[in-house]
Amino acid sequence: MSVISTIEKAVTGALSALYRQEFSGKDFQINQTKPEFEGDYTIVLFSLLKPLKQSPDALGKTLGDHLLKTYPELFASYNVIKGFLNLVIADVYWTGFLHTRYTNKSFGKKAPNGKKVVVEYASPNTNKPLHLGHLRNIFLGWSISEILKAEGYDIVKTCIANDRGIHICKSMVAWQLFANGATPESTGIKGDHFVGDYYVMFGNEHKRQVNELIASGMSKEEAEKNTPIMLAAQQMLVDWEAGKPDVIALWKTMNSWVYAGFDVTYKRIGADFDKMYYESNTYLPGKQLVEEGLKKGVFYQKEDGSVWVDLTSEGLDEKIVRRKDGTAVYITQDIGLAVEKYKEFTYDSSIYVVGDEQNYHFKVLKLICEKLGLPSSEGIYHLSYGMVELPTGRMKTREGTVVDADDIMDEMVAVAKQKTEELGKVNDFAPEELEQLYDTIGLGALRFFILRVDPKKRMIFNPEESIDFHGFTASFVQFSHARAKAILRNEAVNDAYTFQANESLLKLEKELIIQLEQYPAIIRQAAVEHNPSAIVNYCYDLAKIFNSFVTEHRVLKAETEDKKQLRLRLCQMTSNVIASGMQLVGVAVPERM
RNA sequence: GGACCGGUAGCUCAGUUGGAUAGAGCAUCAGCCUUCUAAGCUGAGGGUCAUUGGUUCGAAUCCAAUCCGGUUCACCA
Repeated sequence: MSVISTIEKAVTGALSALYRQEFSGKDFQINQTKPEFEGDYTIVLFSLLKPLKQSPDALGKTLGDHLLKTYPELFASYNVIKGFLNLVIADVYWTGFLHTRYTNKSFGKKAPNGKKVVVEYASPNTNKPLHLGHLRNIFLGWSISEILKAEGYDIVKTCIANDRGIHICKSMVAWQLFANGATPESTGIKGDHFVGDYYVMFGNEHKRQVNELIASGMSKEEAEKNTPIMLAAQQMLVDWEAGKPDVIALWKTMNSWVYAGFDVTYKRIGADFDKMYYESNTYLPGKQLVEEGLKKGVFYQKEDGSVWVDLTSEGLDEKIVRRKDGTAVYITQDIGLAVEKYKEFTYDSSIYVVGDEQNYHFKVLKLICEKLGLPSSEGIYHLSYGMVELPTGRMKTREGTVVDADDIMDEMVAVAKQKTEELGKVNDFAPEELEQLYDTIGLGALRFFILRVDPKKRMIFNPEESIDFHGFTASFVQFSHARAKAILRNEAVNDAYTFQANESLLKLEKELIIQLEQYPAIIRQAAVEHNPSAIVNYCYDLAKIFNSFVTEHRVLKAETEDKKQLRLRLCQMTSNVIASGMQLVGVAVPERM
């Protein structure tokens, strides 16, 4: 049980005994005591004054006395300032906590709860390589999966590939026109970049043809719809839907190049999926569901044959779910996918990691699923995240300011390498160990930098700050871990050691234990809020306290053997919790750096 | 125009079930390496928590209005 729950129980028990009135934890607040006052945790008394008809001082004193007398091994002393009852937790409570947890590498993680959560993330279009925005998505999706696992959920990671549509046709047309049969293999270009290049070529050629048409007297709007290359792409989409063999063959080939490229990137950043979905498959069951919904009266048909859902009573608009020509729109396939996922996994909850420009879309999707009577539609959750911007503003394909995922990773690792070589602390490492370390530091920094921001806020990615390895960074936390491990390499904890006396804890020792004790609550918070940044911030705070502690106090040359063993245990538990927490956000921690 | 999201130090970000004098990092300045990793530690300066009003013992946090920024309201995905 956490300290907070323990205190809460003690206080409600005390109030019951003292005043014959029953309270729950919701009736009063327990906060960590502000550093300028003496105490560890504070009961805020104001909300209790009226029901108990007490003055702050009287209640504080009565309650404090009672708590001290009843729970001597929990509370050491108290003071009352204004309406705040500051409680000093007994050192023996903290040391007891440390001694029973410091070897536990899964501290904070819960046992399986039997509930299943499907997490959909990454979900790229198959026409261009991944960029910074995809990285935020992937890091979030992967991390929230790990966090929910730690909370006891059974996780299924999925990915939907947007593999059909006009975007891929554009790349296909450009390839036919300009490639002369070139392939990723023949050019040595990574498949997703290779296909992306043709997508760009399409755009350039389209623009050139638009200008030609405008020069020949056509309006801009007309020209953009009528360039030969655009018409070719649209024709290709029609041919694709008709299943024309050579188009299908080319489509399969080019998609396979992209997937091969994605796989390399996924592997590098540790993204993995239990189940892949393809839009080219899910749009069919979606259309089927529209048909059923029409029969059930969930949807209605307009005169032109298009099918709609009326969400005006929910405060939204009418939304089309099938075109008048009978083809599927974007949401059609998402309805199909939601049901497919449920059929396959009978999930309790289904999380979609998708950018916040689709907030409306997911609101609609959830409502439609409810109306269709999909079980667990209540569990549909859009993990919405803000756009990643550069200090110069939004990334724009046209202006070439898009930060490519592979490029930024290369750069981070290169700087990690350079910085590590400058410091020269691991010159004895084997070449493979060094490569591994550069990845750990460079890719860790990238993940940490992106995940430290609350997902729902848009964030600014400053390349210079992201490769700064000082301050609030992954390197700082990794360094703290390596530092703890260095101490433990010199002398391991003596698990059999019997403490001679109950020595009192020094300020930083206690601060460290208090921070460690909060880890399970942080995991829970991160899970409830679907927010990995809670873990990142926590790990940083923990590392900060640890660094102060290690700088201030000797471990191996401690004043007494008791102190040495206590501090070794602190090093052990801190390194465990840092490793555990960083694992939840996908950042590896090195033994040395 | 409707809906939703955001506005906290020069910059990037924490902090909302309402609690004490609002916190970090970067940047700036001043100190600390014959001692377990200085990718570190200690200290200083830096704030009208967008604005105004309200709710109350108490508001960055809740409510209302206003201003600013973003997203969305497609037979695109």
